[in-house]
Amino acid sequence: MSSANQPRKVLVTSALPYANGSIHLGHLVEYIQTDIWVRFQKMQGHTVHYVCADDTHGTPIMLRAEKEGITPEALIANVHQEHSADFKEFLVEFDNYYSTNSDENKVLSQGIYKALKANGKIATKTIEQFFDPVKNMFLPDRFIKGECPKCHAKDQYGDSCEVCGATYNPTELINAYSAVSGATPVRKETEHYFFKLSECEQFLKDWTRSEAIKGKPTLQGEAANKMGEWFENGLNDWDISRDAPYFGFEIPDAPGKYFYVWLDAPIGYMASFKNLCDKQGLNFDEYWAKDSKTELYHFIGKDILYFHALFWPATLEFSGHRKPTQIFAHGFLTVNGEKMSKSRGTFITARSYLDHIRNPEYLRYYYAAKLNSTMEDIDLNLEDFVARVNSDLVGKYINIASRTAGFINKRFAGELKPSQNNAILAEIKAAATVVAEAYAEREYGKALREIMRLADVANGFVAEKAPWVMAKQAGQDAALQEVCSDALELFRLLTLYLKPVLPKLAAEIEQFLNIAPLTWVSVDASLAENHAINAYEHLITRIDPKAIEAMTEANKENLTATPAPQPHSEQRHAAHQQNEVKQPSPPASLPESEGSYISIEDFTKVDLRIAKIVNAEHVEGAEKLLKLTLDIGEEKPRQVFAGIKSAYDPETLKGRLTVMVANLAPRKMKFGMSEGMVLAASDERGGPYILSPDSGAQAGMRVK
RNA sequence: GGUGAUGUAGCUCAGCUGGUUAGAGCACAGGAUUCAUAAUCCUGGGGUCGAGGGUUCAAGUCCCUCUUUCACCA
Repeated sequence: MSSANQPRKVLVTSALPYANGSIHLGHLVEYIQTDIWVRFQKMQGHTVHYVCADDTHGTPIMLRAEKEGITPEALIANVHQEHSADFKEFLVEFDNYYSTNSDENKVLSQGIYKALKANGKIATKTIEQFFDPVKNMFLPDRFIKGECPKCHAKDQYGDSCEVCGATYNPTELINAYSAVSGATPVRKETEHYFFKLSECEQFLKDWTRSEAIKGKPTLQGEAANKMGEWFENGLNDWDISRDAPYFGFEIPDAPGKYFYVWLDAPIGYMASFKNLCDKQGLNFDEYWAKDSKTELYHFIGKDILYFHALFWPATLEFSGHRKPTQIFAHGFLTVNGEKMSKSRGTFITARSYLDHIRNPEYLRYYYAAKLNSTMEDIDLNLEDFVARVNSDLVGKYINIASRTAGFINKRFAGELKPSQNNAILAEIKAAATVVAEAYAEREYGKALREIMRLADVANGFVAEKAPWVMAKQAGQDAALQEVCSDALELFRLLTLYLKPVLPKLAAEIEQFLNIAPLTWVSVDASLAENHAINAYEHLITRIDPKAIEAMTEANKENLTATPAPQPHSEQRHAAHQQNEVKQPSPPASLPESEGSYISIEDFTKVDLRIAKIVNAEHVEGAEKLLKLTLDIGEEKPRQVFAGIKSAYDPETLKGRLTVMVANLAPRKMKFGMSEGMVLAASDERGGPYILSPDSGAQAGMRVK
């Protein structure tokens, strides 16, 4: 992987962010990861096109626009502007940033659909779905709420219960209602279009285990394992249509039927590139035809692997297109070791970061230092972030120029006189291969560790030569000039290595060193004798930890003013799932209308008792449950399974008093009968926390 | 519940196909230095590598069980 290789033609994508929210630090992991890779490949001299777009279709966009009283087109135009500005400031340099709501995408989506149909891969099936008779629309699962059929928790979504974790069909909900209008949904038959994924199974089995390039698997090992999981149950056909009203593209020859957003979203990669081709006179087919010799890489979050490693290659294969060369999935971002959270102030938007920290390259550097080629989550530890940036970038790297440039400028009018033979220089030059390989393999952490090790070597070199001593001795001018020139040459190389990560700083340093933009072949060049540099101006400053504090403080939201984010919605990446958007109604808020109150009679129906935990033990084979034996003053203690294993060690529970629902209908569970329920508090901030009565309470006392 | 990952010094992370007394950066302690917007250099303390079994001459590295954290479930 060196500059000597044949120039390649490469098309790279990042997942499409949904046009229904701001870019946040979680999104940026992916865009920064991709951008670094693209910049590196471009520095290698390859032809690289990096395209992306806003993902604009689907029910959530339609409903949000309606709520804001604007057209969906106006909504997505606003968001497009905001997203573009954010990416630009974070130095994410797309060659084209487009929209899935484009003519190109419409033509391509319909064309691909027709090709699939001609290939016999499209079928229709009549399915039954919930329908909102007031809004006159079919409801996606996430827009239906009701009582959980398993645990009877109220106001649960149509696909799963967040109280007991059960998954089910929306048709199983009790007293279902539409989250859009509040009306009672009716079941209604409708004809849907399906992509016959079941027929693609063998193709996908082969493809997911294939090698794109010799020795390089199409999917990461973990990803391929994950895919294997789906094959075990057999693939079902994929429902690709939605009924009007829907914001999207109409299906050809099927009035009132629209493509499901996930069909046209990945085609948006093609559409964005098509748009670029038209602007720059590139050959679209060279990149997308079945026999294309070019390379295609998709960077995605691990959550949307399913769409990119199954639906997408099948769609491409059976519509007569090339498949992706490789798919690179990355993990999620946690902040200070936990999921991003609005209440902790760690749900940080791109804009908020810029307002407080200002320098986007600090984040790029930190992410790069953490990134590797696996799907592991990466953690943004804010304290570590400050320490790392300050120490690595300011203390080690920039310091090399800062401590030597002064001598050159003041004593030698900026003119350099490098040595002929410097062992340190040779070592740092030789590292180019290792660093390049690490970048190419997306092992950025490895690359930066190596670069920082070299920065240490460079600082050691300066310390050993002690130019400040030479400066005070007569007759040492030549030696002084040589040492400082060499140090700046080391600095030039380090800058080159860091350029994919820190492009703006590198440009400023090119200006300072008075050299042409660095590319990978510049490794073999060097600062020539008598070359004059410009005056050194301090290029970067340390992060003030107070700025971090101010940022998290500013991001802490008043939880009563805004709905708390759903546990899983925060990190959802880039493209999205239909059910991602959970904003329509604030969950877990206090009842506001009279109708939501219950009477005292209702409450007294619940028999709450003080219970003594006489025994607690793990349940073999259960991940979440503990088996509790509870004394509530009855002859025989109750056996209750409680989902609190994650928070409690059974030993510490023995002997404690807590509160249980004594008259809950006994329920047969996989592990035995559960004769009641223990109360515990939890939400996205943590839990579960079981309740404890004040001292004096005795087992069996009624709670009322 | 199923599946895929994950758990190494206070913090953030390296440790390739098993092989010398387990590494780095930050933080901490001591020393040096003063060119550099308190940066740099040298030295040092600190880990039963999540727990328990097993395979092996040899395991952080392979196998099993349990446990932690994360993700996905069309």
